[in-house]
Amino acid sequence: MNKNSIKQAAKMAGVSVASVSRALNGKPGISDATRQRIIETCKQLGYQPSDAARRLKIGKQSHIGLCLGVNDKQSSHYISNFYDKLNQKLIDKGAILSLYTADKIDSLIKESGAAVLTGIREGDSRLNKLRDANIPFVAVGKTPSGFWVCPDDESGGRIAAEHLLEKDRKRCLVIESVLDGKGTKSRSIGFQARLQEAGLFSSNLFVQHDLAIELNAYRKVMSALNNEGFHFDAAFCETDNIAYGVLLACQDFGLRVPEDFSIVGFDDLLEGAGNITTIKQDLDSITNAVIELLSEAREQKPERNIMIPVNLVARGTT
Amino acid sequence: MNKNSIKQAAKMAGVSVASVSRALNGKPGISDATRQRIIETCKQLGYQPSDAARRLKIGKQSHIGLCLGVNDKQSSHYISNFYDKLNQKLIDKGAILSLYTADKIDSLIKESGAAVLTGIREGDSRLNKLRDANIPFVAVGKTPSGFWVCPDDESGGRIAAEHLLEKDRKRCLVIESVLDGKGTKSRSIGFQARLQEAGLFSSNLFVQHDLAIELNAYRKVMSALNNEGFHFDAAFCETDNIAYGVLLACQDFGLRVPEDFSIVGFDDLLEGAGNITTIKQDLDSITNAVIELLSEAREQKPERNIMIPVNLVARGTT
DNA sequence: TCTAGCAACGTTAACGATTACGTTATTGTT
DNA sequence: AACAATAACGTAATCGTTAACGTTGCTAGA
Repeated sequence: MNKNSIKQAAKMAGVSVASVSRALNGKPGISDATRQRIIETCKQLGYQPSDAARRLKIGKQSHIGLCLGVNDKQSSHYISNFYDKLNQKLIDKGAILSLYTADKIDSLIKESGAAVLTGIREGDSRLNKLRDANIPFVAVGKTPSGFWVCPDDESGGRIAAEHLLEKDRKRCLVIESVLDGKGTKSRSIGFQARLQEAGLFSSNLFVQHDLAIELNAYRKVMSALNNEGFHFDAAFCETDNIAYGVLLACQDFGLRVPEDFSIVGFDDLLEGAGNITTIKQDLDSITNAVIELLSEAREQKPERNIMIPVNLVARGTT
Repeated sequence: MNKNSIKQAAKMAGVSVASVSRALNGKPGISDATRQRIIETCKQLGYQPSDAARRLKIGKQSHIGLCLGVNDKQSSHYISNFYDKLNQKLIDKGAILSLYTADKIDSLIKESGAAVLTGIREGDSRLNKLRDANIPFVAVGKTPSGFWVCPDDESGGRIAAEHLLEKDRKRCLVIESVLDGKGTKSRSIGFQARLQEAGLFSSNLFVQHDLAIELNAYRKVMSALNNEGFHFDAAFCETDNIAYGVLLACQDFGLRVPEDFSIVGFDDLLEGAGNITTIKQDLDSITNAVIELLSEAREQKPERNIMIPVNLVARGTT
């Protein structure tokens, strides 16, 4: 018998294991006096219940692994917000979320009963590994088969374009981040498709997505502004982080936003910073959908996928 | 009996539960033929073993919660690297790490058997909550009592100063991030203490640590450079992120680094970016120390703490 | 006074895996 | 042919909880 089992605690307090359980979990059926006494002896003993045993008994599924794509950084706002939201909702359901980078997929498989993937790429080896290991999972982003949920990036791009057209903008800069997944790329695709329909054309600017994408965007735009030939009146940015850098560059340069120049971002997760017009990805809907599909995947239900609509949040930069 | 129990799988395959366990875990004592057959039926059934039960039987401690301080963002390089390292080492030990923000401390207490805290502040309510709940924990950063490990920030600052003195720098800029914990503050304190001993004085610059600290640092330094009175020949930055912004500002301004201007960062976790001289915090040592103290805390051993030495990594910016 | 009702406990059967220990059947050795 | 050795399985105890179900003693109402 383990030193730190409930039995030890019970023996020490001179009660039964059931009473210890009742006392510790705040359940009825025990007097306040003994409850206090039990809690006290447990502290003294340094006893801490085994959550493995508890989980086993309770019957709750426990570990869910969140596996990031190779280009997803835990340090991105998007990922950390996503993790947070998902974690909170899973905790409420009695599960626990753990984070793994793409190269740790084998650890995830050993440790988890289900998985959520981000940053799917073509021929992503993680998919087959999970299938071989028979672990149910849902992907965030489109996959050829299996369960997935995906924000409607392309529509988001079109919505942004529509908005800028309404504002009568004629010459748009599209600022893309390289090294990102396909998801953000299709934002630009949607944007430019809509522009083209309107007979307008646009120009692309690429910023490196290593560390400090905001800074990269700032410098890129600043140097463009300093260029003689600058003649744009709006920018569509693939993420809010980029938009933030662009906004500051404009301000520092002396361009009036939104009078002279409009900026639209994407994601809506830079709270309170810059008051930027953006296309909102509702993380609540996304995480809810993920959780819903996750349980369907567990129950071997037929494969399904959910497209999450996005919407415009007009603010101070347009 | 749960639909997805090992019993079901055993019945389906026409073998005993022991055989299923052997087959799935690659243990000897079973023929290759039946092993394959069992694995096949398990897949078909969609059976996945309960890790709670496994953990209970194996006797491994399971959940450890990493609780970030109110000012720690998961999105910081430091935190994400720290999480990653710690997670990997704990996985090797059969434990699982989960992430919680400071306000989710109650969830952590419910779910975890032990905790690691970052971003401790004076009168941090998390400490008492954990003590009340009788959950062993170790803090990263000094606390009045209990187990803690802390990088020697102040010495790091002194080392940086020493290094710049050797390079014959006379007028140093100290770039601090506001809203950060005490830890980084003591870096500057150490740095300036050493400068003062050498009879030199320094000037402080403060950058907001919201989103995009690199960009903030860049703009702050750029505007300082554009100022007539700029007469500094070195900068000590509280983090590498700041140093990165400073470096780019210098480069964009046309200042030669390190000929005209030296830059020292802190942390050493911006791999490959900028080739910046820095004070290295050895995350390996830190995480090892955390894990060591964690098990001591579990075993109710006497409280102890570990100071982690830091060291200079001279690179291209000095 | 008797007993129904309830509070305050104790007993014990699960939860789903692992593994030590039996039990067979098969092979090889003499 | 007899027997030991081994491979291939099954049986059942066990991990530390929880909770359904007993048991006890006491109070209150008739």
